[in-house]
Amino acid sequence: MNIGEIAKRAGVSRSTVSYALTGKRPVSEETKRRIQAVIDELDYRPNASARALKEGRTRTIGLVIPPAARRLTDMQLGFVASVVDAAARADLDVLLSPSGGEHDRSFERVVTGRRVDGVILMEIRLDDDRVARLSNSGVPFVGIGRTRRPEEMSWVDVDYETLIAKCVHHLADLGHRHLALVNRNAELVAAGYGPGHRAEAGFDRAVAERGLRGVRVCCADDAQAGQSCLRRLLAEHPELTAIATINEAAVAGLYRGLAEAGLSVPGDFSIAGVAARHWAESVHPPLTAADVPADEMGARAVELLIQRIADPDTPYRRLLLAPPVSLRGTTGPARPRA
Amino acid sequence: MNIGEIAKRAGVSRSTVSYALTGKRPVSEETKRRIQAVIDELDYRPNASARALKEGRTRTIGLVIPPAARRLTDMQLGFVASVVDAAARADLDVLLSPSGGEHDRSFERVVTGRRVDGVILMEIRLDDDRVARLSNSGVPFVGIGRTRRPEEMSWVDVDYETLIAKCVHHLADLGHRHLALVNRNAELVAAGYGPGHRAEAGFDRAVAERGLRGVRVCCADDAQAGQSCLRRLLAEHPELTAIATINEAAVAGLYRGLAEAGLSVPGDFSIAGVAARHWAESVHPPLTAADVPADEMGARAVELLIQRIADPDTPYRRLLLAPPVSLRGTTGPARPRA
DNA sequence: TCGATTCGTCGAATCGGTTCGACCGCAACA
DNA sequence: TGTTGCGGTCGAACCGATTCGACGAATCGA
Repeated sequence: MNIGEIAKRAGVSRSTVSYALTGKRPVSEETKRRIQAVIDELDYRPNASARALKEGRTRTIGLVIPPAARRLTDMQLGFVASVVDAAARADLDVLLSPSGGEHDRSFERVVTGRRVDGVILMEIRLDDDRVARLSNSGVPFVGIGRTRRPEEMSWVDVDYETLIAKCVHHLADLGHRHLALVNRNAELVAAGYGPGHRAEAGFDRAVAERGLRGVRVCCADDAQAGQSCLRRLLAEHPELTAIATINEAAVAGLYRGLAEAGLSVPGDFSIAGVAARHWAESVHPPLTAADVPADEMGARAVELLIQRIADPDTPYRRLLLAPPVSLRGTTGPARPRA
Repeated sequence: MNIGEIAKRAGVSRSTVSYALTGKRPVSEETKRRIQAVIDELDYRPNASARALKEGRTRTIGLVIPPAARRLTDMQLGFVASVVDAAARADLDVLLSPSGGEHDRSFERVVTGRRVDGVILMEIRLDDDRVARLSNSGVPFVGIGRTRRPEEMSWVDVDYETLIAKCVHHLADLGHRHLALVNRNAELVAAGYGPGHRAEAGFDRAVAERGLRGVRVCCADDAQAGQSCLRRLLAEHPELTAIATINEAAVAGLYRGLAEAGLSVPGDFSIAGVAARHWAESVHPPLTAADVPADEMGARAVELLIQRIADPDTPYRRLLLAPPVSLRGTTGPARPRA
């Protein structure tokens, strides 16, 4: 059942059916009624590929997520959910591409061949081939995250550098002198994952400004790794009294490790982090953290993308978020250990 | 840059370019070389819409997930990840549709208009309009979950009824006489969510068989709800000594509530559940649970779907999983309370 | 040496929509 | 009364691929 069949049964031409459907030219009420009757009877829906071919757009956006093997963090899940949601509200479909490197077939498929009108790119590295690939293939795109050259694209990002610095200052204000930064997993950071590097920069800067002693470690993104990471930290740095972290997934393990060591939070030890707001609230104990509005960020990214699709020549737009640190009780005055 | 442009520059006809690309007819080495050179130079990729239009298939599958507003459970995240992963391996793209009811625009868009070659449907209710919608629109589909009439479609599902019964028997073997079932959120169950109802059935059956006292409650899918749910249970049923649950997201709250009440696990109170394997292992303490291989299930669903797409007339295939209960230390001998 | 195959290529039809130009009839207007 | 404009409709071109039938040249077997 194609448009020709509908036209035949309604006794009109194919173009008239098309105009009746799109409303791009006037069609008499009577004719519309007849056409609609046939459409309802046959449960006709225009073929999306044919329409996309002629119109030159697919009403679909691509969402490039981390490879499926890696578990999404809660924050990333928030991004995905809000992107999907915002896209649905704008009557756009979302095509998923789980991809890390550039030579990923899925990425190539989605980006090339006009499969999508635009792309949202997650988990961007400081130097990310995919950005160049998108740039010179001319596909409109928006990053959730940014590269080393943030002026060359549109993006929405969290200001990890500032936020981790804020956490450090907050802890310093409470009297902590020996802090650790618990980063995301080592491979990711080694690959040039932006938030990882920016968090380190912010940590180093704040530690230097306040004349503190700071140690930085990477930690796999799960609770067990968090627990063993904490064990190691306590063993190797007995003077530590606080942790700043961007690794949501490890926090439960950090808590566990502290409990195991007989240290109470925040009595004996403090933790502050950067995390998705609703997650920081729901974990136990609720984490003192810079609350990233993950749910809004995806929607913002979709907005920016829609704009770029509509007019690819507008200047790039950027949105750098640095939400305040919400005190939830995992940080307190320093109490020397050992 | 379309196939005509390539043909012109390579000095051949459009059909020859097509044959060179698809290999469906022989093309001389020399010609192939020339064509490839032009393609590389212009970075040409065939237009996916045009190909889809002509071929009658899109090389894309639809994945219908719960509405974005609702947070995915860990198990569901496992389904999604493995579907996406398996699809990528089969060179299929995944189009996401966050939808609950039938009259969802996103669902309609994805299902109709030949946007996808097939659909994987998640979070199926016992009576689910979407199944009928898919059936009589002729789109091949596979459920992760099943309706009241499981013989009318292909699916992969977890045998919640049997598994919860196993949990109850396990607890009964340990001497527990008063048990509670902690179900998923009430709206979902009220809407006819299959696992919720099947878990109740299995619970009732096993409780009856063993002559136990059982109480069933629904609980929102988050830790806080789990905690308050547990408070209520302890208050209203002081004789309770064990819980069986299918609500992963509430478990952390159950743990918290027990700790709050001064009850140790498994010394004073036992918990057993049905949960994604890797989650049950990573939570603390690791949960004694029937280990659902979420990561495999998505891949299986994709396999079944690919088969149905290739040959829509094959008989339906079903896969009902009832993994054994792994003992991880949250269940122990009953010790009477109060 | 002739007919049958096979190889390599081309032109044209096709998939199912959208859109442009043209046309007819009728009302409004000068 | 002739002109203009607009509502409503049609036919044809077009988007960019795939695929079928045909055809010339080379190869092969009889």
